[in-house]
Amino acid sequence: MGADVASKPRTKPADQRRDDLMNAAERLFLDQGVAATTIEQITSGAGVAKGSFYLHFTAKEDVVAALRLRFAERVGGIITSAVDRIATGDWGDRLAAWLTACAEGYATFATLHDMVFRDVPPPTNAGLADNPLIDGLTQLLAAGDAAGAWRLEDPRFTAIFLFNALHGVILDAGRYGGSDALARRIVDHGFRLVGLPTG
Amino acid sequence: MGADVASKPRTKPADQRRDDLMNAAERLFLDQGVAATTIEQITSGAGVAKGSFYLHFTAKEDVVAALRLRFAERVGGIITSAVDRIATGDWGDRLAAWLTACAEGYATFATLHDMVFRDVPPPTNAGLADNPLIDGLTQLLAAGDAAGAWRLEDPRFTAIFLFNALHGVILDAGRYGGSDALARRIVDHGFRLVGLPTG
Amino acid sequence: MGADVASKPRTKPADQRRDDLMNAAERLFLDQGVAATTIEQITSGAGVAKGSFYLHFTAKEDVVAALRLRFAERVGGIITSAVDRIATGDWGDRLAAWLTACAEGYATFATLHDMVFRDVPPPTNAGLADNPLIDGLTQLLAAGDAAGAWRLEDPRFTAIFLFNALHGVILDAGRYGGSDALARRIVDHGFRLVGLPTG
Amino acid sequence: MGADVASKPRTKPADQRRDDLMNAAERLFLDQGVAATTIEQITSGAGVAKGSFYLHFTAKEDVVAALRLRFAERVGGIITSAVDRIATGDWGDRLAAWLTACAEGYATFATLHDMVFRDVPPPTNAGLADNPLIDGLTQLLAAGDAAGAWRLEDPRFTAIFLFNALHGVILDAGRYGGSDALARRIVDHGFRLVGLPTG
DNA sequence: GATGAATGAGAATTCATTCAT
DNA sequence: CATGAATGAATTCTCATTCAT
Repeated sequence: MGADVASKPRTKPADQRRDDLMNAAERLFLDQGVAATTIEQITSGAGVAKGSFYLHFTAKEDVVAALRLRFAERVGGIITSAVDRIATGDWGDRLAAWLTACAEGYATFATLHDMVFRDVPPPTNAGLADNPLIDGLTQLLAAGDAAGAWRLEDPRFTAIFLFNALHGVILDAGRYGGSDALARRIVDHGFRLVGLPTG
Repeated sequence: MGADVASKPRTKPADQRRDDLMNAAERLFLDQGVAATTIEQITSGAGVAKGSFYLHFTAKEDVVAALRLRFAERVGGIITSAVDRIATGDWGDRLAAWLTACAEGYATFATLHDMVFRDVPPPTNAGLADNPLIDGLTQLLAAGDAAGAWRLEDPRFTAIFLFNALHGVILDAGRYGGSDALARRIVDHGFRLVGLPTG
Repeated sequence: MGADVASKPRTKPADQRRDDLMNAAERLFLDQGVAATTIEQITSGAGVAKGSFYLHFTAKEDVVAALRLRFAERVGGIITSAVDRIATGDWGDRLAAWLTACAEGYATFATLHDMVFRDVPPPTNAGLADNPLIDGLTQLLAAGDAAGAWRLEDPRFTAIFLFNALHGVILDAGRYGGSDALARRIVDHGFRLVGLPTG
Repeated sequence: MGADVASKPRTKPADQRRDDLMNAAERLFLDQGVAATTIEQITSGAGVAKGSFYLHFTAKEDVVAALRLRFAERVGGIITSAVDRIATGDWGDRLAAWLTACAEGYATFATLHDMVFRDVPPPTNAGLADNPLIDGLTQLLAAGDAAGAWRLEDPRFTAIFLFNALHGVILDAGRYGGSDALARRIVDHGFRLVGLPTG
């Protein structure tokens, strides 16, 4: 029929539909775990028909992967902009900024991260080591090492070490006052690790 | 009838059957993940009939829990005996022993641990914080603090931090020469964290 | 595409699918009993896939309940329209009409009734007393009593008595010539019970 | 070992074991229905091992049949002795005695009866017509008819009619004061049916 | 006789995926 | 693009029955 006036469009832009689905999936994964979430729950959570799922993803795994990517981009963005705000030479401040921003980003997305990075079937044994965030931290540590701000035998080892520690304490958070207190402790432990004087 | 030596008994002691099932499950979980493993695979792996599974476990979850427990007992045993070998006052040595033994224990069981501690449905958000091993490490750190061997604001926080770091680098291992090198690095980072002089 | 007359639609109206399933279930229940009938038999009898069963019912019990309801509606309809055809004052005729129509309705559906009303698990001990048909009969008997057509101490007792008697002889039918003869005997016994002169 | 003194005998007389099993089965059937009762529940209820069930019965059906028989014997006995107490010529009293005794017997065993007579798989469509009790009632009615105490076109029809009515109101009992009141009503309706003057 | 571990066929139910409309 | 009825493979779990001890 004509210009069907007051009805919201059946056909949303594909990107938005995809986002709706990812958001619904994210929420459900957090509540019930990946395995326990059905496609139908995702589609009905996104307000679309079951079949429409397959217009945007090929399988559940596919959403998980998309969520993983989106997560890394979000937290990565937060970290990058935080670190870039610090003058290039201030290695301690840069490290502190990295850790604080990462803690912040994780505080928001940590459980999701945990979910989509580990809950997926044949878990790639790599734990939390294959991770763009770790690459960033490794670079920072290596650069600081090169600049003489600290001395590390193997920056990547320390990055993995530190990142996993960070991840663990964040998941355990809640017990600690505010996220400020948490960030302070993380920075403190990070500084000890690289041998900077703590506050 | 006679001694009938060569016929394996249909009826094994319950404990042994249970172990057979757990071993089969462990192997399969490692290969395929928990979710992808079926009861039938477990029973046929253990050489028993499908129904026999339910004589020993109520559901797949149940095996996972049993595996978790067994893992904690095994690694816990290794750590305890290693630490107990050190004279009481040598806090640095005790910490080093703890970390080394834990790394060793994990090197043996790490992937399994990862599997059974995380792959299970509604993961309780607690990450690697609710863990008898962490309790042990917390006690050690607190005792060393009380004895003046180091000074820690919150031994539990440091324990979680350190434990997760350890766990992460172990999962990433392989990249590092021997497990000796790995253990040395872990001890080194652990000492930095508590403020002991590193080698 | 064209009119495509000869291709039966994959997608039938839900009501019709439900009916197909109920009909298949009814037939199978009659042949084998409720317990011995599997969902798969029902679906293949209805020409649908196993999973489709659960699109319309939640479990076998559910079909039984639906069948029960359908039965009551069918027989109830037959009785009501038969009784309503009789002038209000003719109590004997009304009772005769009720009994005859009920016998007729039962003759058609009796075994099914027996099946779905009793074969179901924890049978609520109530036997054939909790039954909309009995309620109708009770009302008729009470109304006739009030009008002085007969005198009954407790119309509900008599209704249960009469209904169960009716049910029993109908299930035993076959031995008696036509259903006419059966109906005549039932009416005769019914009249004796309420004290009306018999044929 | 020796004459193991204080332990109750492992080996009971077969009859008693059989009875134990039947009693346990009866109780469970009443509580949960025949289908929902497992062999294991029966054996553990009887205090014997699962395998021992098959020393006394060949299958669940077998217990049901045994229970059926036992029921008929018990109620039949009650009825026979009650009726035999009445002088041969008192047809009304004999009928009253039959109905009263049957009501009594049923009051004790009715639900069980309902269970074991109907809950069994391929239900023999015959409802409550193939039943030794009905045979007895038929004989009584026929004898009274022959003796001129009442006039019945088809004593068996009336027997089935009356028996089912009886069965139905007994299952519905509870609503009626004592079993005396129930028996009185049943006798009253029975007398009306055969044309005897009621109290 | 008695036991109870072991069996394995069988049933119910779920859910990812397809496809005609 | 969107829909959702239909599919059917796959999985879990139950339980009657057997049999070596």
